[in-house]
Amino acid sequence: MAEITKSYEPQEVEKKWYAAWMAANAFAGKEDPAKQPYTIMIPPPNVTGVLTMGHVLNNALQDVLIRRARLEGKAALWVPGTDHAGIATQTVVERELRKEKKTRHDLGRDKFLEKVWSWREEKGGIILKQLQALGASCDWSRTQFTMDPAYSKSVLGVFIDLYKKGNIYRGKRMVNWCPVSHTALSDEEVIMKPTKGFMYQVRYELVEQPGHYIEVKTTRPETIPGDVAIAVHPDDPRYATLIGKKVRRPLGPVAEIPIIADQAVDKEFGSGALKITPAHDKVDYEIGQRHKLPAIDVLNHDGKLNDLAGPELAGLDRFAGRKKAAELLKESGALVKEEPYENNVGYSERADVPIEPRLTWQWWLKYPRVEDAKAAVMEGHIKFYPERWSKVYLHWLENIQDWCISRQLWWGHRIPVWYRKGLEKESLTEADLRDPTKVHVSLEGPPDKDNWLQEDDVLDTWASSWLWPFATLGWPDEIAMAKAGYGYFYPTTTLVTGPDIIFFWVARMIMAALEYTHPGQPLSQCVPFKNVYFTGIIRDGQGRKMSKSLGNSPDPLDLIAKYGADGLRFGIISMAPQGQDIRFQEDRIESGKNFCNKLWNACRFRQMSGPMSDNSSPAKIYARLTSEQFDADDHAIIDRMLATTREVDRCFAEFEFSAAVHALYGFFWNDFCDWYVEVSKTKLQTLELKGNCLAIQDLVLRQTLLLLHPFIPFITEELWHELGYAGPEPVDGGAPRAFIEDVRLDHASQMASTGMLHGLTINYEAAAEIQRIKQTVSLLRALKAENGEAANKQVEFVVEGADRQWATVEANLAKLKRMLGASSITRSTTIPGGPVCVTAHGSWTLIRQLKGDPAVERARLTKEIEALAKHIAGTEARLANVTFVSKAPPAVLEGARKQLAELQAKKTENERLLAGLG
RNA sequence: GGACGUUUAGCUCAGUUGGUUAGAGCACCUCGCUUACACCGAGGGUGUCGGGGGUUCGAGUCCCUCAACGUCCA
Repeated sequence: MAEITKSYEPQEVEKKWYAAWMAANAFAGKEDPAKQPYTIMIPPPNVTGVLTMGHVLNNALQDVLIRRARLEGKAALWVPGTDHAGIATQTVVERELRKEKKTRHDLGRDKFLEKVWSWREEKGGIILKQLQALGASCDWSRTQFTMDPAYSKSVLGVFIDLYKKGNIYRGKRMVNWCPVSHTALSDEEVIMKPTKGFMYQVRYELVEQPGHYIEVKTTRPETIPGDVAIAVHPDDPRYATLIGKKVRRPLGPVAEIPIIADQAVDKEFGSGALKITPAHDKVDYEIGQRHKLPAIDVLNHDGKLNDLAGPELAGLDRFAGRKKAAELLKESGALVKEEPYENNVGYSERADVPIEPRLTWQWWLKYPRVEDAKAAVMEGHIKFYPERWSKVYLHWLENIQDWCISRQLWWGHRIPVWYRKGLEKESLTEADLRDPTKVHVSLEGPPDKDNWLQEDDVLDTWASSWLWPFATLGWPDEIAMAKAGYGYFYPTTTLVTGPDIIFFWVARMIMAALEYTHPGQPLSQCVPFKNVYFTGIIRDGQGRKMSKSLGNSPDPLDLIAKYGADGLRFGIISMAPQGQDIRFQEDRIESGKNFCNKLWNACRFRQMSGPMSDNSSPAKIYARLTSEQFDADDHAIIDRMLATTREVDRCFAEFEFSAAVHALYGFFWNDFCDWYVEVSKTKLQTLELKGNCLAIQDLVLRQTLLLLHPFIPFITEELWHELGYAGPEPVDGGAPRAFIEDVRLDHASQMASTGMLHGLTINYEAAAEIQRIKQTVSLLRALKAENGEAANKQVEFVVEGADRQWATVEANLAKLKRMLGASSITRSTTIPGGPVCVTAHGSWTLIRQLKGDPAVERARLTKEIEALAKHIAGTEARLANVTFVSKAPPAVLEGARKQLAELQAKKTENERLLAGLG
């Protein structure tokens, strides 16, 4: 076997293994009755999207879960795919068209859709390829797209079913209108933002009392031509006599409008009088309905004012119109005051412009299974991590509103409704909608299509992705379901997503699943997933959200090129504790890369230390252990290995990925590399100890690679083969016979019992002794450094201590010499003079050519004694406290007493040394 | 206005049910290329645990309150 390179070079390794995994079909989710299923459905990224840091975190974690599941012997399935992302994708393609000075209307619906599809063909795969570079082990043969024929069929089928059940209806209601995308939006797609503008105080002259006015405040004077009334509170004494009278509209076509009384008016706001513009405000619309007032729509769908606004305003954009309206009011003297004002304005999530409340015909969905959806989470059939998000989820369900599912777009699932030609769509009644001679609803459409017109609107994208967990498994086609393993893989195990789409996606998937999967079964069988892990949101170093416009989002592919996919994965996971937003720091990614390099070199050291023996199975490695040769370090490292395994088990059970990574980092770097490998170096020089020592390294490295593999799959796969854990490799250099995921990762308890089976019992006394030896080494290294001796300078130590202490030193002499950089360690009955330090293993003097200054020594010892005295005083005080002694648990009490004794002994020894200095 | 989260070393953050002298990574300083790794090793911390109050033998941890910042919902 060729010696591996001095530093880890990820590029070739990553390319090689991803190709090998794909060639071996290693990611295929295969039904296996002997195994437990573990299923994840990817949150489908936008088909035209590119990989962001958010995707990296999210998908790295899914890959961690899936790879760990494979190692645990489960039948893992990770289904990938993309979302057609209606508005986002249509906007991108329209932007391209605009470069040719064209709009989608120039092309027409069919031609435009062709264009989007070809755009999708061209750019659609990019993000999935990028996920592969990250190492994502999805079953790519199952890649889905929300507009695939089969998927579309299930989306439209659900529409038809819910229509038939009466959950879907058509209605003219106030919606959030995006004047840029020219479509309605759901409430969830509207972002409230504080926005600076002006508050205009406008007076309306009373018709019956010329020269007298009523004043109102508004931020939107351009809508005054749409005013149909002035409303006041019925109990407001200021206006009691005016109710029923009329005012003149101060802008737009001349009109007299009534003063009405309505409970909804806030007496405290402004003058207590409210202008009522039913076409442009939700509250006004409701008041208008109550008073049977007309709605005058002065805006077009693109946000420009129309003829109803009057000749001065018609044709102006709403913002220009606002300015103009203010000027006109000022000229006519109707504007009383204009002052800067900040209020919350709803913005379109996609186009980032203020939305317009607009009265339009739309399709609405009354959500099914709302109560069951609450119960599923409250009763624990679905668990949220962190748990607190369940409160947000439940609160939303408590206040749930009907969902506007129609969009005035072309890219999406066109609503499967046909209207008989000649009918006026806008005047259809509820009864007409249920009359099959007037309105046809089906997948195939009416047989005589020429006599019908299909609905122009498409469905909200989320009204397709809410079926994702089961439509991706072939639902509702029974043959496809059987082929996909629906019965086996569903319900899925874990969903990994961001809390920002709890309403958009998570809650809706739950309701859809409860309505459509495993009807008649208990809730636990119908839920779409059992666990939901919410990642944090990745922010930049200053805590800002990462966004294209700020340019503060690093390109993950650059990071992969620089640090390797494993380094990126390790780094990002290490900085992402459960439930917290993440401040991105590139140095953590670098640290991930460094860790990979450390792992690489530790394995390289193993390779250089001696010939590789048979590592092909744990039994083979255990057979090479000679337990009679075990020293304290051997016991300690195996103890730590089991403890780390146990900790990682716990982290997976509780979805604490960054904690798992930290545990592995600390164990491998500190316990194994900094200590065990270093002490190994003396043993490896002794022929009879070498075999056992290398076998222990092989055992520990094997377990480390297994535990790390889900996080850093490429390098661990490479090293797994390099160190022979995969068994004999093909001689012709062909495809490997086995992968790391073909073996079984035992849990800590299973590992411990396997060890016992092979005659391995951990001596915990010995393992604890190593902790004390480490402390001693630490103290003496510091003594050297303080006295200006370089770490690698070989120095002499003289030890004065009890027989028991010296026995320990003698038993560990070789390793102590190596770890301390000591040319000799000898026992003495006196303190020879010079820098000296009290340890658990006696008082150690550093022998130097030039003796240290006694004054410096005295100062050092005095300081040490003072620190000890302070600590002793504190402990004594606690032990002297009667209530502490009577109430504290015995273990705590005993610990305090033991500690006090040790501190006192140490202090006494230091005092003796001080006295010896004279 | 309501809900949730955060506030611990210069920076970014851990700190599991209350229990020794509160930790890590990075940055910084000193020394060192010692037969894996300089992407490394050894050593180096003086922190009002946001402020105030309370419960307790004992509080970074539990309770109350205030403040700042952030997010979501109205």
